[in-house]
Amino acid sequence: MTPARSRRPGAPTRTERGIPEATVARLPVYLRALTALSDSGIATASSEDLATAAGVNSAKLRKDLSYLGSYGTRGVGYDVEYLRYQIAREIGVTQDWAVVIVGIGNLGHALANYSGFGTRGFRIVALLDAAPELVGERIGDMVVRDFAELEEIVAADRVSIGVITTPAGPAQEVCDRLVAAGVTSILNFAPVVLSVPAGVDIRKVDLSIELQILAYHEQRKSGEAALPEVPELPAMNGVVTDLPSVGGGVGA
Amino acid sequence: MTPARSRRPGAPTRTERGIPEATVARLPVYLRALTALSDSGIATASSEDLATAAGVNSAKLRKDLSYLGSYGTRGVGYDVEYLRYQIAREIGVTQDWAVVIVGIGNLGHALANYSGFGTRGFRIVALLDAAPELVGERIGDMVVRDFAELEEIVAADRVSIGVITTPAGPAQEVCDRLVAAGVTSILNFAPVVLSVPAGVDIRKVDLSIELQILAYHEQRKSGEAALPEVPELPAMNGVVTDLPSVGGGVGA
DNA sequence: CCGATTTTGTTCTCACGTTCACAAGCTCCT
DNA sequence: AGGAGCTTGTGAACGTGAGAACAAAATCGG
Repeated sequence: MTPARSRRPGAPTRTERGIPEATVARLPVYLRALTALSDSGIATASSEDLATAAGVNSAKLRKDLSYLGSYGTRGVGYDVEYLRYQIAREIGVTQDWAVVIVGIGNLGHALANYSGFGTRGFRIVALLDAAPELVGERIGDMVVRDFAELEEIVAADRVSIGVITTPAGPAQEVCDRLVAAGVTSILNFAPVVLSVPAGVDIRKVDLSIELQILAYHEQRKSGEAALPEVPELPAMNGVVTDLPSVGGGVGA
Repeated sequence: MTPARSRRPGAPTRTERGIPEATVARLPVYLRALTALSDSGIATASSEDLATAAGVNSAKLRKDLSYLGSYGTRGVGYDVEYLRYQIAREIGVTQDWAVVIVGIGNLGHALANYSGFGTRGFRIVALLDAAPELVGERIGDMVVRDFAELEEIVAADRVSIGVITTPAGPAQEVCDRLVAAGVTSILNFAPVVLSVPAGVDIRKVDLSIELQILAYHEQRKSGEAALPEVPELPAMNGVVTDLPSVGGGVGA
């Protein structure tokens, strides 16, 4: 066996300007840290300073930044404004991205009022819901529009990012409509696994899952003596029979 | 050079009952998929069925489940109810966890109304805010209480999980108060890096960061021509000879 | 009872991510 | 000018995760 490998074992596969996914996920954190430093009037920061502000260790931060290029100065550190611009450009937030939010329930309301969007390269161009009683409602300086207008809005405003804040039930259908209308990136808050065609990016935010991960670790902490080994095959009746389906709560 | 490695390279180091973090993060997804199957009246499911429902591949699912024990039957599959209980027990959601939410703005409102909590092993015992004009407000069947009552509530209800939905400014102070009061797991929605002592778990949910990650990939997509997508093409290393490296820069 | 069939549990290998450690490079001081 | 002192950028070791592949059980039909 052992087919001849033509590549060296530890090669990081950094083809051209391909930035590792783990690094991409941290760039926005660095961007925020840099903005905070800038607001404090700090003009230069070392990798140690930045790493502390971003909550990572300095070696990781330096390696992450090295994928973008050599923007620091040895013996000195990084120019805060310059690095901030370079990261913003790499992420793509130097331009504005049009966003639609679908599902104006509690969470949709909260996002519509979230001021962090407009100031960071994202512009909410429409709030959509299929419920007639919601259409027309004013939220901030926007008005809820009918979901049927989706295609028209996406085409007119060149929307490429959609946010789904509906309940689980209609989420897949909404997703399909978004994709068909031309949206190629989706942020999903509905507690359901969405399927999308290749070429469409999807990210999921799930409050319930986050809490469950915390619970797992919490259980570990409280009493190592917990987790009694369970017999092979008990009746398995009863116990958690009350969990209703995944539907629930967030949307209209 | 090249000192001989005396240890085997791929040793998984599965000591005791330590479940890999990546697996822990997927268990809640499996739990939800199992609940959905159960609600559909399906009593038995193969790893293939489950994997499809959970949006992962079957090999990964089987490996994940193998960390919990051998709960399947070869040639048959998994008993949905039994496996669901085992996962719920492993995560710790067969018991109830008391949760406090601090910061009753738009997002705090949304979470307070989120029905997904109560039905999944989590019980919101208090909504807290420091603003006098919010204290006393009714949300669902709860009333907003003063943040000053935190310590009393945590002690009385044995609260171990806290959710922070304040703005960035007061988040660290709120966090410190939570930890001092005895909370050992924190879910943070504020756009800031919180520091906590060892022994306290913290998870972060950040809408702005998720959007920025999408924007990065979106920027990549629009730079290339439409990919001639073929179902089986895992390679990402396409030729990307675009983007002039660093343009001008910010003459800071 | 035996073989065919199905599906799990596990092993093996490769890819990805993190951390260490240090040479390269910059500034400042003498 | 030249060395001392920092700090970046990166090569290499190490650890974790993913996926293919297969042997080990379990059922079913004859």
